[in-house]
Amino acid sequence: MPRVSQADAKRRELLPVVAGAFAELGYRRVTTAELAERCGVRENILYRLWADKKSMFIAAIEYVYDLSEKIWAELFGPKATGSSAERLLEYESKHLGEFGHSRIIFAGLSEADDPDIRKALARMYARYQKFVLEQVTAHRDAHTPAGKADAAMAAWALVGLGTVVTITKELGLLKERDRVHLLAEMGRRLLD
Amino acid sequence: MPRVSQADAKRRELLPVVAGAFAELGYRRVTTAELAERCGVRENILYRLWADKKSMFIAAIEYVYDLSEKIWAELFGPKATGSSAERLLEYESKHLGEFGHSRIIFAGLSEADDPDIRKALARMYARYQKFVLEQVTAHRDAHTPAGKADAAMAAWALVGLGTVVTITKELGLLKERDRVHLLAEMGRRLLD
DNA sequence: CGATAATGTAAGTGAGCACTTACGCTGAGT
DNA sequence: ACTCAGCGTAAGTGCTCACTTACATTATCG
Repeated sequence: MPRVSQADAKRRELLPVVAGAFAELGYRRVTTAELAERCGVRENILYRLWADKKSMFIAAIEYVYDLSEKIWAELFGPKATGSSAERLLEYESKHLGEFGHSRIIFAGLSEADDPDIRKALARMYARYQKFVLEQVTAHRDAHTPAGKADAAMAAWALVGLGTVVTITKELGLLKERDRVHLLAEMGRRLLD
Repeated sequence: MPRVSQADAKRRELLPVVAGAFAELGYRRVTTAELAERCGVRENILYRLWADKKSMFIAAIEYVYDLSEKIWAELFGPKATGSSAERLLEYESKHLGEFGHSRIIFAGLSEADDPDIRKALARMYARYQKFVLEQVTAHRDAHTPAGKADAAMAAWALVGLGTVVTITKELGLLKERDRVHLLAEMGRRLLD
């Protein structure tokens, strides 16, 4: 048996670059040639790692979400000041959009009639809301308990708040200061 | 002088069809051939009405926003029950996304590094927030007055709420019932 | 009528792009 | 040292798409 495959390692190595390209440019604007160049390999190498461009995009979606979740997980580790939800708000107000999380959603949404992309996108968005929901309920148990349904609604509204803040950033509609303020003030109102 | 140009009339006639295509499919997925077919004309006719595909898209953005605004204007006409903001919430909870308003934003956002498209998009989004803001302040003057800055923040948060509801609809993440509930409940919380 | 510009039809054109093929090199197992 | 799969390079291939060109027809004015 000659040589063992390094495909998995290579995939892990290139995925951040691929995800970066999609988050930056969107699906259609990213060409496979562009991907190959950014990765420093030829196109057919990408095609040995993934079946087609769509698979690369879906892998990127998952990668981006895993990454944000990992970062969040650190935030809610052992050392805690204030409730988790409060820290999430504070963190997001500072770093929103940095990892292309929302950007890749918009890219996907305009391809939303492709069933595979839809599925990947929906899974990611639902996971996002679920994560926020956990923080909301944790926060409320500690402070002001409320209905379960209401917590879920609040979580969705918070996701929406994050989304609009990202859009205003993307389009240059609000200053950094105002964005932070918006997320903090309205976030608190929704949280309680 | 032979024959007077009908170009303006033709533009007005075709714009709804063009906008519909973009709202449905996004920018990249719409081909000029597709546009021509939907409009029942040849491609070069479209090119006599607009300089290029980008101009068609920008015209569509403006058209879609004008349309929603017109519909809203009717809502806030002479006959009034409850505050305008309350009616806006109720209306949006039922008809959200129907006119492709949000869909076209997502399409544009993934093309957001084209400066012309950015500008058109930013103008539209800012107008949207301004409109919501007017409703919020009108509502608050009548009920519970609050700071100006806070009203602006609340307006942005409401825009975000609308956006997340559209996304959940687009991705099939919430049932109709829940979406209406989300918009109504959280909308009210942000409004006051 | 006859000149002229608007309107329409039909057939390109050339560039970009997703994806493929052909082939040479490398290095672990026997 | 020979084999054979993994890995890499280079050059296509065929298709789609934004945009154009050439030319026929029509309507309005003097």
